[in-house]
Amino acid sequence: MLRISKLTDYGTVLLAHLAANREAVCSAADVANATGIAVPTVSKLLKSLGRSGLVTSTRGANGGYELARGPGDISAADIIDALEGPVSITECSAIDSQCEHEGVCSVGNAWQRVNVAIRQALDDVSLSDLLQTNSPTPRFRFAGLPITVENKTK
Amino acid sequence: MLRISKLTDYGTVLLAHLAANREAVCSAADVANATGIAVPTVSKLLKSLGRSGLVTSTRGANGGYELARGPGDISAADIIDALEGPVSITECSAIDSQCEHEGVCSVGNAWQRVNVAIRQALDDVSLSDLLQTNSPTPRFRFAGLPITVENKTK
DNA sequence: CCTAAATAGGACTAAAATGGTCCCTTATTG
DNA sequence: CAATAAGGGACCATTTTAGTCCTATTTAGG
Repeated sequence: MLRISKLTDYGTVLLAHLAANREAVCSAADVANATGIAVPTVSKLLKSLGRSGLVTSTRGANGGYELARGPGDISAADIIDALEGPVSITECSAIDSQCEHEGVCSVGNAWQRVNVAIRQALDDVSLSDLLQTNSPTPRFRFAGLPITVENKTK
Repeated sequence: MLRISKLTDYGTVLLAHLAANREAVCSAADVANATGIAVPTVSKLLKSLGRSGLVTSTRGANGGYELARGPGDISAADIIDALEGPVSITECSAIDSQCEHEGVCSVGNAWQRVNVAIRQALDDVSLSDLLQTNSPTPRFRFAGLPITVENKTK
């Protein structure tokens, strides 16, 4: 619930690998090998990250990917923006949408406040933060964004 | 991206209606009529909200739904919890999951910090907050939780 | 120059989540 | 006992998500 997608999750892992190997240029195959994620998936993700400017790429033999800027300058918000895009915004909050329930809807834009707060939380966590807290809790290995881990039966 | 589902959105509208009519017991049909949302959908949502304890119900003729507690005591987090449940948490962050990438994953649990921050943001907004800010920006009628309205081409 | 190694871009498919409807049961009122 | 409502699911259509694959382009190096 209110979670990031699996691909975004993977994306973070890829970026983490690049961050840990800033000296070298890593090919998609390298990264796939190091992270255990399938090559086509890694490739697809790195392409997206490239388009969004989080990584730079060099084509041709010996080519590969590098972090475009320091891990401290890449926020969780950047990653989510890059991989999930502004695709499916609820109709009503999109700029030109005319909501069919207009006349009767009594919920205003206080959600916007929530948005800002969440946005800030995401801006405040950088890729370096994500790297530092490595192995304290062995079970929680992979990134995930459950709003709450468990609090309801179903 | 990082949005709440349409149904959760609707749920908020339903709760808003109940909050605005606390004197009366509202049937699902009433609420549907007032909000413009289809009856079966309203019914389904109110049932869920009932199971989660956000509304109380009375069966039989003249029955219906009421807010279980004051609008100030129902937070955005409550609503999301009620309607989206803890269903699809990323494997790695679920309690018993053993992540297949364990050995190589270098992303720790810093996401947890993000979670807490988001959680707080959601706890801080109550249903009454959602009600108060009614019609300042006529376009943004319906609730929605876009993390950012627009910031990327695709 | 020619070949191999890489990325770029996008088409395509399978699986899962979401949104929405409907039906049958149970409870309550008058 | 008839009408009104909620309770609990089953069910289906559509959309999203995850993942694979194919073809084109770019570059290094012998």
